Amino acid sequence: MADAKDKPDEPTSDNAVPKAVVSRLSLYLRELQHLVRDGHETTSSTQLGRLLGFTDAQVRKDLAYFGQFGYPGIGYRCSELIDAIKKILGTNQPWALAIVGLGNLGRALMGYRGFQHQGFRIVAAFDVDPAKIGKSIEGVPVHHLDDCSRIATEHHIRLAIIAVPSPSAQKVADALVAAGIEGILNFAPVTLNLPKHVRTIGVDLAIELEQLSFSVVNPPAKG
Amino acid sequence: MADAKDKPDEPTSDNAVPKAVVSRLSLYLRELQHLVRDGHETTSSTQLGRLLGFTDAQVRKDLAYFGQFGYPGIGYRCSELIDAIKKILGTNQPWALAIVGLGNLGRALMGYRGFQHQGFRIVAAFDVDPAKIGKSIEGVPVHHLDDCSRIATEHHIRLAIIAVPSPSAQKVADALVAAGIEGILNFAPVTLNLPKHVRTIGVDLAIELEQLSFSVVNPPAKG
DNA sequence: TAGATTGTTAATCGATTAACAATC
DNA sequence: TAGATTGTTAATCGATTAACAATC
Repeated sequence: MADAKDKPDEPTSDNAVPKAVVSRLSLYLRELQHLVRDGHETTSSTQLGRLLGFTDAQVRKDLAYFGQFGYPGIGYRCSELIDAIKKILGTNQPWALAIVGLGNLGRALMGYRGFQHQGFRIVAAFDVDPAKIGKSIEGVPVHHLDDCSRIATEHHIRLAIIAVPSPSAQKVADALVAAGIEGILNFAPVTLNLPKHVRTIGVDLAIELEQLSFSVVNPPAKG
Repeated sequence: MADAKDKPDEPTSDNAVPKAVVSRLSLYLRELQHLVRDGHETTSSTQLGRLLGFTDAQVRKDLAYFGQFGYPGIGYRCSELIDAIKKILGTNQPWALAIVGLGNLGRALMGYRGFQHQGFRIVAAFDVDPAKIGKSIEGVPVHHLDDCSRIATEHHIRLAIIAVPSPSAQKVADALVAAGIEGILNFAPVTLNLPKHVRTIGVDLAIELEQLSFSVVNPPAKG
């Protein structure tokens, strides 16, 4: 492996970062934002780990994948680390989002403040219901799905949320891919079939409850 | 079927099943339900794996944690495996659920059909807004959070969903714990501090988008 | 029988933790 | 200086994959 000395800031080429590490990065970011809000200037791997139930070693190891952000003897400056993690996650710049499907869940997501707060802005909504098209929801215009290619281009939309019923999800995904969308957050409880260059994350709310059910019925041996 | 030699049907004592295995179990269940819907009587580890992007070995290994469900040379009978997985997950019996927080997201979750379909029924809703208390949403009565102990006992509610703003989430969790709730699905973007005997799963919607952002900005080396 | 597929063991691979020199 | 804490290496632990005898 080539870049022995050079710590790569951005894991280019074959520098595979485990998915688990990236998901913890988001949790670190969230805690750091809370720490700043509570007036903390600095923190440490021990403190971050304790807040999240991880070991201090894991916190340091996770961050080490991306560079050196701390000060030996001191710890991490919260706001510095926040900026660094945002840069890694790609949320240092705002993202324009589309959402497809304006049922109960879709409309709730359009009003969700947490997206805006982390740099995600829904700028276009799509549906196929004539009663909804042309209207505005939460200040966002509703278009027919057929127009998604044009609108996505116009607004430089790269990410989309699917919140349609399962039977339509694959068709919608195909349309989004054709529109050049690069990442899909899918709330329909189906596995989407997508070209390799399109990223997807599925959120199945019933599955989350199933996992909770299991952990209640099968509590860990100790605890 | 009898649990062959001593294959534990339920991993009691220190028989720790990896969390990753359990989450794949839910995915197997979902695909199996689709296969049955599409008229398939049987399936195989190869087919299930292909549908989900896993190896066949992994599918068999995952199931082997819980017993023997297949037939050499044949595969798995879909409906049999569905029943087995439901039993493992604890969703062979219906669960009564409470939800706290009736903002946009909370109300959307109350109307979410996928819960019912997997055996989860929201039977009580809680809020602190006097304008909502006493009303009914989606046929479910809305109570003041202060009454959650009584209602939870009356309806044998063991699981709850938190869909309140972040600043209230910990207080709400404390109330639910006091009410004897055993598992919490938390949509507030905060880490809850809970006694060890209470299970929790956090769903942070902004974090899901952050993960998507990362994977779009840092696509895997090959793909 | 030949072909298919399981359950399981052994081998590989990857991720977490412990330990510690370097640093402030 | 003594105390705190990092980044990193080595050791441990756990999870995935490959291989194959057993089975239908």
